[in-house]
Amino acid sequence: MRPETIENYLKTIYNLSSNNTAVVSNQKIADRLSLNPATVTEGLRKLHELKYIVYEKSYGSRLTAAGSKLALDIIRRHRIWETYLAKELGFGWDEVHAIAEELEHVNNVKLINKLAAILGNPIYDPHGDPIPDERGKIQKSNFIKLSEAKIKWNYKVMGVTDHSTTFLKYLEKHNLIIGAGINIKTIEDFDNSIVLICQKKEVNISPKAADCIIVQSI
Amino acid sequence: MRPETIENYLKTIYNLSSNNTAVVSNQKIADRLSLNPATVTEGLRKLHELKYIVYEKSYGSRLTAAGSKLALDIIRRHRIWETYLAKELGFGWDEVHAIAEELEHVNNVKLINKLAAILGNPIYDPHGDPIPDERGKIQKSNFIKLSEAKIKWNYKVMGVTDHSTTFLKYLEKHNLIIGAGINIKTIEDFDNSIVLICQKKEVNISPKAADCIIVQSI
DNA sequence: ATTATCTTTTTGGTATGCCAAAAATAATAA
DNA sequence: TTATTATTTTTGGCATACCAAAAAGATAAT
Repeated sequence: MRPETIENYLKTIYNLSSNNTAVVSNQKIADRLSLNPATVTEGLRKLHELKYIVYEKSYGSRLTAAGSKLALDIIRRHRIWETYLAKELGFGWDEVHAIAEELEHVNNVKLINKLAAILGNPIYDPHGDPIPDERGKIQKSNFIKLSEAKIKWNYKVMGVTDHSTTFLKYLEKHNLIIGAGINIKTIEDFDNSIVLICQKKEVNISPKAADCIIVQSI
Repeated sequence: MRPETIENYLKTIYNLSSNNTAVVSNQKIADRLSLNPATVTEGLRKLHELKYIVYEKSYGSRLTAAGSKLALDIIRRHRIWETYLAKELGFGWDEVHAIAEELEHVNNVKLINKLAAILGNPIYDPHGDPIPDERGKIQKSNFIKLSEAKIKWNYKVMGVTDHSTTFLKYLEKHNLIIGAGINIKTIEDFDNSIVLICQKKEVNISPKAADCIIVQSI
């Protein structure tokens, strides 16, 4: 298998298994990678042979230690590049993902560590996602989804779980940028939509959007 | 054809045809890309169909206008990255080529132009090779090979035509870095080796090495 | 001019990564 | 439980990028 193919599978499996605990279904992988299910079955069989995943037929896949290590490495590269593009090269929050998607496959430890050093070895990327260190360690955090936030409490926007351009543009429009402080005003009984105060403006967030926004209690 | 494959062929043809004037033989392409001659024949046929080259059987290839444009674009990306790696990220002159070889395939105009802008839109890279601008224009120069230099004259080291690590390390050892001023002391009648003064030290350069060093009269 | 050599092309074959459609296997609902 | 639906797997096929060995074509040497 080509390194790029391996990397795309492992990264996807890691991201879909949330913290590498759950087993991932073939269909979700196929959807995420825009591949035919038949292709995914084949790919997973090969990754199993390469001992990057444990793949049980008609059940699902999970990463082995080796697969996890590789997945965390590619995620590190991706998030370092995103951060570098945004902070050092002036790219917008909504632009960096697509470019990082290509740059992440350039595998040069010295390069990534150099970029990380310039950035001050950050632990979170511009989307609020944690950046694994060189050994694959991830900073554990007490982040929750905005949809789980409590009324009257104060939070800080820490990240998103949907990286689509439309969503990121939507957030920017409402000033919900990373680091922004927010206060939960009300939660509608009717549809669970959230009314919050952000930079002195009242913003109404749908439950669907709130489910994609990561916040931290402050 | 995969974009990367196309790019590697066109870049190689451009580099081997020196200023895009000469016709390039299949064997030279095969050697440069470490490919079987059979593979090259096949590749060139496809590039001809795609109208990137004019390929005449058992004769050779040359780039079309479209091929030239693409070749210059990939060369621009390569040289901008080399310069950025060396000047902004602190990589050594001998390290940048290999990394740029991978980064060059990330095709994002905004990214390359941003890097170029940070570098002050340079016209030459750390190897002394000219960097095409966004439209593919290359700065023409009055550079000559060190092997063609005249006795007693003063020159400035502008680049190299051999990018191997061994050669670059050899140059660094003799302080023959880009921009260094040199004075030709003598040229040995016996073997044409050149004795020059560089940073107050006398250095002896073999004809083979002198043939790979580009200088400009000052 | 004829051999010898080198280069290019053709031929037949491999591995990878993909898909569509059919078959097998779960999962869910009635 | 049985039928329906959804998921997964198998099968057969295609395109790309490669190679080794044989055949054809060009170049050089005697």
